[in-house]
Amino acid sequence: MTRYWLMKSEPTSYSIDDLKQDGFTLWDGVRNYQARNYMRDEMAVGDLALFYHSNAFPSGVAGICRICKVGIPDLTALDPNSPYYDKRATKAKPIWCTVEVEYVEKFPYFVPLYEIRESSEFDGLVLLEKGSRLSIIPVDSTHFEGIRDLGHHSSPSYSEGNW
DNA sequence: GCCAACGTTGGC
DNA sequence: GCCAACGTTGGC
Repeated sequence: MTRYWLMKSEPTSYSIDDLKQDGFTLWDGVRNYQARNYMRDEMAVGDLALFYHSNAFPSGVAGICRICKVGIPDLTALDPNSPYYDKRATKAKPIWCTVEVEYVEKFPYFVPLYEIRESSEFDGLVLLEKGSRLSIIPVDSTHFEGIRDLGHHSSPSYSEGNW
């Protein structure tokens, strides 16, 4: 069964346009146990994820990617020169793991966070919970499809291709 | 840049 | 195991 996720990235470091250009990317650098556990224990190949731009102007969902490989050790934890270096990590026990995702689509219409907030359709979405900082978030299929619909249809302040 | 909310660390 | 201090996230 396909599951649905939301994955946050700061577009200044890696955006949906970067993923579109690369085709696929390793989602490494996650250093939160709950997010790691989702990736390690619950993500499966074929799962779909909303690609979320955080710390953006505005923040919101930019498109969709698909999980194409799971159970990958995050080797950036072993690299002293990496910002994601973790001195406790070893080759035998890298501690952190990651997944590979592939580009599916960039939405014709960017879906800003404030727009998601406005609709009662998205009540219960973990992203909207106060203080929710988790970078990997499970999303139910209804919410996933609702956001995808918004991304495919006109929204008040964003025109096609102009964001 | 501000600040609220959270997660992690480390002394005890 | 408690909890204060600290660092980070992320919206604004």
